[in-house]
Amino acid sequence: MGRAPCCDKNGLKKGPWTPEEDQKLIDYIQKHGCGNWRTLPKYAGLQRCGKSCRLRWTNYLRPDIKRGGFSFEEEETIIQLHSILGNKWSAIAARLPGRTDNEIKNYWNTHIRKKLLRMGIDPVTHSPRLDLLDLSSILSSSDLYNQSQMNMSRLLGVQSFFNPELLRLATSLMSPQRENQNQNQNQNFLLQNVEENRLCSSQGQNRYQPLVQSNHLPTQVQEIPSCNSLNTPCSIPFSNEAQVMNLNVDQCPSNLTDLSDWQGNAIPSNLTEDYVPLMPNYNYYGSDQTLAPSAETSIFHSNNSNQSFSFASVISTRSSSPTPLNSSSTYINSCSTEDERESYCSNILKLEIPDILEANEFM
DNA sequence: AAGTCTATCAACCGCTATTAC
DNA sequence: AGTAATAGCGGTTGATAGACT
Repeated sequence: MGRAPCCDKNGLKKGPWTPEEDQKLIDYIQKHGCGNWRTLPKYAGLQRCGKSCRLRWTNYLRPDIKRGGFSFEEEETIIQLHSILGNKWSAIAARLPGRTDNEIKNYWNTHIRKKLLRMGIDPVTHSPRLDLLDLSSILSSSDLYNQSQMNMSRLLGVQSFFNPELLRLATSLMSPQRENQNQNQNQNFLLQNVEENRLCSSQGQNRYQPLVQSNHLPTQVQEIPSCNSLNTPCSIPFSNEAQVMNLNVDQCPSNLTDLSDWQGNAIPSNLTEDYVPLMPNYNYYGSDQTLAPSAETSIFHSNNSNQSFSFASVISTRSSSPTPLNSSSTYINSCSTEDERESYCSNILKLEIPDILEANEFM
């Protein structure tokens, strides 16, 4: 025999809370605390179920709730954490004092998600959207080809934002001079990444589908293990040069302000063998300060080989540091409104897609 | 001014893990 | 140990306000 039922659902009020109900709930919790949600409505004189009371309190009435718009730092923190945690809103909220999981979830769905889509970033994988890039079949069969190639080159100009390997592959796929063998291999590689993306997404956990950060196209596609947990991020086919390695953070290039050498010229040879390129830390805002994948953040595993992932290292980044989030932002403070922010972002990300492609259809 | 569309967000629903009995 | 309630979580809905035609 278990517990008695929490409440009689008949006759309980639903819908928006009135100020009187709010006051009753606040008064009761201030006096007695919120120990037992089951009995709370009865003693507080509310015709609500305990679950509704709990939700109202935790999402709205709690005194430490921070109201108002999200700061840039909060937004960036949400994006970073989401890229690691996926839709674990409560875990994300735990890193944002005063914000509730519901609020963050709503903000993600109504603002950030759309913004990332406009920027050509898949909000689920945080990678460039493959559906935008996989235009080769359309373009190569038309006289738009030359124009598209030019635009792909421009896309490649923003490779600090977008995964350079993916863009390179996309361009490669569009090249009429490519050798058949390379073509097949590249397509295999790309298709497997697409498939892996689907696989990860379909598992309901936002598992990263990182792409090899190397100038070398994969010459050998290795078997792809399934991705089944947060701690075992989707593996990917690696080139011979970019084997799975464990990157000791101390061994990272000291100067991360210019990653072109490090990122573009394969991985330093002095790295140990556990490196998994979890995800590039794309700089969504284009700030110089975050241009490079941070050695402190998510692309690196802990040096401790027993840990497949170090959350401590992730959440200790500057932008997600416990310092007050309402402190003045160092990123794009000059943009005070969301429109300004988006304008700023779109200036950074001038993706030129031929008008005839009706890019809106992909958005 | 009226009707329609769109964005927002509080609240609910359904599920799972945990806990009390 | 088994059962059922509770707490908490993520997904979804629907009321509302504001923008647009």
